[in-house]
Amino acid sequence: MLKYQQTADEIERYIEQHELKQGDKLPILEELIRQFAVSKTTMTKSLELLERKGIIFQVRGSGIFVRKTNRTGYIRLFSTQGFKQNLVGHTIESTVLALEPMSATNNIAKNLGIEAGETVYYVKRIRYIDGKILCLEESYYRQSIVPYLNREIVEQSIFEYLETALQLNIGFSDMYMHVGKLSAESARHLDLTEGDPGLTIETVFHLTNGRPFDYSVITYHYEHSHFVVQANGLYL
Amino acid sequence: MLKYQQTADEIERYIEQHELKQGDKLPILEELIRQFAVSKTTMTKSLELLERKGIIFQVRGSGIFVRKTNRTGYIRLFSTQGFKQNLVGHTIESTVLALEPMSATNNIAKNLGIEAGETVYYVKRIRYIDGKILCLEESYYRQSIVPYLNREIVEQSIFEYLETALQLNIGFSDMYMHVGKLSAESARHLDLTEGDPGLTIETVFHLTNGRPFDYSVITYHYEHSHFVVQANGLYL
DNA sequence: CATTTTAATTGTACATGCACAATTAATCAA
DNA sequence: TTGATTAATTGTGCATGTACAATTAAAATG
Repeated sequence: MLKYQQTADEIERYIEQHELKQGDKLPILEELIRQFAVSKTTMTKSLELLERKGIIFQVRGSGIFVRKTNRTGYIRLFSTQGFKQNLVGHTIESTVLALEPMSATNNIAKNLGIEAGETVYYVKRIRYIDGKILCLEESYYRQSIVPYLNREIVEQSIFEYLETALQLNIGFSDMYMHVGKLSAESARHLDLTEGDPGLTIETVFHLTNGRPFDYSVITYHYEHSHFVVQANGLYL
Repeated sequence: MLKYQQTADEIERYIEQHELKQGDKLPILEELIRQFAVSKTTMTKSLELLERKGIIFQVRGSGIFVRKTNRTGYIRLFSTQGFKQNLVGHTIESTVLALEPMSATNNIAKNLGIEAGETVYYVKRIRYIDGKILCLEESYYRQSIVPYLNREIVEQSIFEYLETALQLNIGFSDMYMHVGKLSAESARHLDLTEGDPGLTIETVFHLTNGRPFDYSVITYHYEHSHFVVQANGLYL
């Protein structure tokens, strides 16, 4: 593990152990450098990481402060950490509705930047959070990159399998969001009524080398999904 | 303007001028350093910025590549740039429905981390994108931080006014999203029907020094709002 | 005592340098 | 020609150092 990640984790633990609240001040940069025995570069990178995670904010000339949201029960949409760390205290379960190889349609091919007809793994799941229906997910994995999937893997975390077992390095993703009315089929799976609201997020996942390997379409249950995003630069 | 931001802009222009496409390779780091005549640190920071903006991705041992989304007409939800740069080619207009000082309710106070009863500016607007209704916005600005607002300012970009005229430094924000059914009143403003889907985003904006100054509740028109997010670390 | 000015504090920008990891290209072996 | 090994390429991690900007606290001023 990299030193600056390690250090960031340690600082995070420091915040927990000292029970620091929103707005509380951390030791000054120099002191942190001494305390954690790293160089300025490393400490700066650690702090930058924590800032992107929404855990601290830095004010030049003033200090480094703890940042916390005052709401609980919200799912982090774009966390630097994954689904799991994200949802400590929550139980995620999945029911597999489909798992089979198929030939990529035009739409799938376009999103994955491949030729139509190439083989992809089709995975359809319902995901539950604390026993309640969270979302309906349909994913398409390029078989040339993800050669094998089985029911056991798909019932757990697919991405964990990809990272640990297949040693794939997941890089970045493009997400497209819109809100609409549920189709009869989606509504049935989500235990809702046709025409009810639904948030749909289409995501194209890429490896660190830029190759797209997964196109997924997720429709969230509007009553059970509340999201939080901690943004840093501007926004809308 | 900072050197690394300047350099990032120049590289962005370089990409445009050379008409580089998704996946195209940029000159190698050393070459970029020579070409733009900056140090390695600066160039690295510039590239990191561009990476966070979703404009490039870097692959160790391989090179630096252009990253582009293949969809148009989507609004960037969390861009490092603001609303304006974000929406080049689009026209944003606003109709002001309300603009008045008021006493903070419990909910507003809680979100802004202030005492109930403190004076806030209440702004209610409908915002249009290319002539179509985009969203209904209700914002509450702390008067102690934003002492003055008028109709002219509010019809344009409030944030631009805050940054340029008031010299406020906008830092980070916490956004809470959920999907629901429109109330009769919201539906009326959005020219939709009660019970139609709506994406609601509550945002608490902070200055760089960590002080919250604006709590806003925006409900988007589900037919006219499609969002794109370019994420980097993990996600869900 | 209120206000301005100055000084101390504290994080950020930028430069240089060394070591190293991941990828890719070149070489070699069979 | 294929597959393995080696070497070259290329970005990242980490350390050190100087200068500086924003904030805050202290001192000076009226």
